[in-house]
Amino acid sequence: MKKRRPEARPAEILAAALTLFSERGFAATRLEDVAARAGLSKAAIYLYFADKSALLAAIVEAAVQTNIATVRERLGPPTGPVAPHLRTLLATIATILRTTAFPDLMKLIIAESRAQPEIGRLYLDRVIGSAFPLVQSLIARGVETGEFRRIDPAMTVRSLVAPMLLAALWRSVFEPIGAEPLDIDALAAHHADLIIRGLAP
Amino acid sequence: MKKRRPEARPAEILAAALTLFSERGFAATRLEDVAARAGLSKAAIYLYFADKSALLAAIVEAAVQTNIATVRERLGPPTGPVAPHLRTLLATIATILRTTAFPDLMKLIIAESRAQPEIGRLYLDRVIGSAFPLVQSLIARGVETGEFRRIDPAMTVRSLVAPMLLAALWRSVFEPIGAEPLDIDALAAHHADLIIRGLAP
DNA sequence: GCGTTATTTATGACTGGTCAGTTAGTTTTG
DNA sequence: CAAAACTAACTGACCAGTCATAAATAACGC
Repeated sequence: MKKRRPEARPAEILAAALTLFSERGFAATRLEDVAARAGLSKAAIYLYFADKSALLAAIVEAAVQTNIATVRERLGPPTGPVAPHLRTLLATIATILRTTAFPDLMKLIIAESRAQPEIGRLYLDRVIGSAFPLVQSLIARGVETGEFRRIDPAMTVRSLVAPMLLAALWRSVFEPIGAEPLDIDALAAHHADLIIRGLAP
Repeated sequence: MKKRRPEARPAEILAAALTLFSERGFAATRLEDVAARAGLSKAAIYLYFADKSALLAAIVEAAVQTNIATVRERLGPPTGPVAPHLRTLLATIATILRTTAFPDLMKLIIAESRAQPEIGRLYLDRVIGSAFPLVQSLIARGVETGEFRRIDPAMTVRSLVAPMLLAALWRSVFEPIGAEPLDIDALAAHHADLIIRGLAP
């Protein structure tokens, strides 16, 4: 029954921590509860992680890595017209926001970035520093080929992805306190449409 | 020299609290430090506010009220073509985000909405519940007069304002940990342009 | 004006509860 | 039996909120 699987411990602890941090916030979550949920004692956590912050850092690290990989994979090689790529990008992000705990994680990052600057910097490096340039170069190619008018690609990236940030926070901040749900897929499709038309020469 | 001004106390305490909450987060701020910054003892705060949460609620209440008034005033009566109104809206929000502590406040609301649901609900009621419909009806009028194509006004509000949310969080979350500054006014202008072209029939 | 009392504004010291992180010792596994 | 995995119990620091008491100001009587 009770299989020992010590090498699975870190992942189990991380899963328990993500759930509780999301539900109650980082500061308000007791390590003892994380341990209980993972089927361990609090002291055991310290065999695998240096301290409470390391737990959060590991969660963010894992989630960011996984989801950037998903987006990269779904986007595929950047060939042909740019517009369909932009639609796919938003649709993929929308799916992630709808089906994973990523919105809660974003809320955590926003809330804790001052107290735990490494967490914020990790997101800054991986998401902003790696994904933004990728999209930016896509848009720049659209400008070069004449598919789009001559706009600033850097600003356009922000115009393009911002509603997905709004959607994430809607889900993690406002829905839990009683706001009516937002149709994230519809917003993604609507916004992609709007932007692509706005970019036409 | 030392003028007594007991009726100014609440405002002084609020100002001190906003500064410290913004800098270090709500949970991590000691009421004793708020008191010291306001030139009082901790116990004195309890003469004016019921508890720590009431402090946060009062800050949010005041900031939301002031800034919604600013936007309403700068927008003026909704007459003539809609497009200029949308440009003014984004430009006004951009100015607020650039010149006030509102971005820090938004970060606080996001961080504390689970622990202090009243705070989140206040923002939901006042900003989402009051400002969103206002903009939505503006866009709806544009659709009716034929100035815009037939899109969903509710979704378009979100497409329109989302980059201002991104800008606020850029300022309050990422700039403090070393991200390069974002030109919020430029983003507002760029985005207004993009959306208005995207809305053209 | 001027002393006396009432009221408002303020504080220092304390309490009770919380919880991250540690340690000394126990159980499990190979 | 040795090493690895684990835990109960403890410690030390922190801090929101309270309370008994003091200072400042206002109110009043004369």
